[in-house]
Amino acid sequence: MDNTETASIFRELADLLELKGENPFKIRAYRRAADTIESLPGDAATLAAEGRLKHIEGIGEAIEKKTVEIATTGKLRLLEELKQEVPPGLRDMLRIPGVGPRTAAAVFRHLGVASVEELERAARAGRLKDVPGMGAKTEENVIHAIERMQDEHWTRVPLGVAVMRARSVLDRIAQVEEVCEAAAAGSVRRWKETCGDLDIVVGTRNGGLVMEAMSGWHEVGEVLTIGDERASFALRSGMNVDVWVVPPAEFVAALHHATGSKAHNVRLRGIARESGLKINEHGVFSRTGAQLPVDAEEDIYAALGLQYVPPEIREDSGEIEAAMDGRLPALVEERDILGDLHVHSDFSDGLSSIKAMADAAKAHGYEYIAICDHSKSLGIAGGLTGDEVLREVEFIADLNRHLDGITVLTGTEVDIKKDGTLDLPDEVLSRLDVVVASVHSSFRQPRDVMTERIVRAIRNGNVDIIGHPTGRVLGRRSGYDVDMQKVIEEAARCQVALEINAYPERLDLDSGWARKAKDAGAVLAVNTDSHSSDQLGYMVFGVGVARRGWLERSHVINAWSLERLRKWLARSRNRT
DNA sequence: TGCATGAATGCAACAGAGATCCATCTCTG
Repeated sequence: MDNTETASIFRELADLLELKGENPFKIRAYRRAADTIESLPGDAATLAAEGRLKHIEGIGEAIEKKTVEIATTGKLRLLEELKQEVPPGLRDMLRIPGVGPRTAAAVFRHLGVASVEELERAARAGRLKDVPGMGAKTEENVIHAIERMQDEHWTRVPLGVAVMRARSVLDRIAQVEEVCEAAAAGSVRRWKETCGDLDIVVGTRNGGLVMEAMSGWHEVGEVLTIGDERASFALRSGMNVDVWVVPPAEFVAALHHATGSKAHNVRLRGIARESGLKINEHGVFSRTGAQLPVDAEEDIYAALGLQYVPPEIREDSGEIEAAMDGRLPALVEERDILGDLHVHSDFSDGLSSIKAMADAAKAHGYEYIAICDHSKSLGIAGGLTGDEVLREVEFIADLNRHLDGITVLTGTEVDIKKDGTLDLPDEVLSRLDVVVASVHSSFRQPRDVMTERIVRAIRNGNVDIIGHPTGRVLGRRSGYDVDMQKVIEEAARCQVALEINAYPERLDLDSGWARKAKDAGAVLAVNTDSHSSDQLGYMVFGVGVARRGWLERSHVINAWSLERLRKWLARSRNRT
C-alpha cells in the first residue's frame, strides 16, 4: 500500500462522510491528511508504524492509527462500515456538475437512487421532481450534465493547449467595444502543468457586450451559466471558460482573485481578517468598509504586510510564510535563460539544420545551444552511431568558426539502456560538451530496476543531464515507475543536472519534483527538446515549471553564462 | 479530526455569484 493508495482511501472516507453530513472539520482533516500523505517523500506506512506520522502538521493520533490499519490489513474498517450505510455509487454522483453532497444524499434518501445510472433513469422518468427542493428544471439540468460528462473529453488539458485556447478567447474579447483590459487568470496564469478550465477576467464599462460577444461566438457550444458579473461557457473544443466581467477599477482585484489558487486566497483572506481588513474580488476594504487603493497586485500583498507573491507559487505551499518573513525566492525568469541544452537537428529526427537551430537560438537572445541528437538505439528517430556523432562534432566545430554571437555546443541525447549502460561508448561521450541521458525503452521495468538503471547512468561520469526524468507524457501515459527521491539524491551527490523538459506534453520533471530536487541540492536544466527551430519558444513553459518549483537562477544551469557552464560541465568528466 | 489550552473542551477555511428550490445549494478562485 503506497502513499497514493493510502491517500485515496482517506479521500473516499472524506467523500462518504460528506454525503452523510458529518462534521465538516473532520472531513477537511481527512482531505488535508490525504494531500499531506501523498506528497510525503517517505513511506507513510513506515512512519506511522514508527509513531512518527502524527508529528507531521495536520496529522494526529487518529489518522496515524488508521494509516497503520490500512498498511497492515489493506483496508479501513470505518470505511467498510460506511460503505454499508452510504453506497459508494453516490460518490460518483458528486462528479456531475450541479450535484453536490446535499443533492446526492437527498435523492438517495427519498428515491433510493445510489449511482449515476440510477440517477439518470430517475431523472428521465420524471421522478426527481418528487424530491423536496428539486424541480423540473433541476431534473433537466441533471440529465444534461450527465450527457455532457459522458460524451465529451472533459478532462484537464496540457498547459500548452490551454494557453492556445486562452489566447483565442482573449482575441475574441479584444474585439469587443469598451473593453479596457482582459487577461487569463486561474491555473493558466499560475502555469499549472494541466488546466481544467480557463478563467478570463475582463475590465470593461459595458459587461453586457462581452457576454453577448461570447454567447454568440461560433467557438462556444453552450452557455452554461450567465449573469451580470460572471458567465460560464463550454467551448466546442471541450473546455469550459469562466468569464469574470468587472469595472476597470476592479480589474486588478478580480484578476488576483481569479488567479487563485483557492487555498492561497483563503489564507490571504484569513490574514486580512486578522488585521481588520476584508479582501474580495472587488478590492481590499477596511473595517469601516472604505476601499483601499489597489493599482497593482503588489498593493494587495503590501496591505497585508506581505512580500509580493508571483502567481506561479500561489498554492499555499509555504509561500505565505516566506512572504511574511521576506524570504521569497527570486524566481528564475525567461530572460535569465542563456541557452538551450537539449535540442535536435536534422542529423537525427529534427526538422531543422544545426545552422537554423543556432540562428533561432541567437534570435532568442541565447549565448549557446547544445545539439543533442538521438543515439543509435532509437532507430525510429534516426539515432546516430558513435562515428556519426563524431562527424557531427566536426561539423559543429566548423560551423562555430563561421558563427557570431552564438556558440553551438556538441552533445547527444544518449539512450539509457535496459541495464543502465549507455548507448554510446565513453570515448565518444567524453568528447562531447553536453551529454543528456534519457530512457526511451523498456518503460515497464519494476521500480527498483528502473531506479537502479537511472542511478547507474547518473554515475557514468560522462552524463551531465538526465533527460525527461519520469518519462510521462501528459494525457497519454504516466511516467515509469521510479523512486524519484532516490534519483534526485544521487543526482545531487554526483552533481548531474535533472531536466525540466519544456515540451508542452512532457513538462517533466514536474514542479513538485523540481522543488524537491532543488531542496536536495541538485541543479536543473530547463530544455525544450526542440525538434524544429520554432519549438525553441517552448522554453516559456519550462520556465513556468521551474518557477512553480521555486527555482532561482542559480539552480538552473542554462541560466548561467557560457563560461560558468563550461566550468560546471568540466567538473568531473572523464574528458580526454 | 487536529490543535491549543490546560487536562476535557472549544474552535477551526474566505467571500461572493448564479440558479432555482427564493433559502439553499453548488460553484468559482
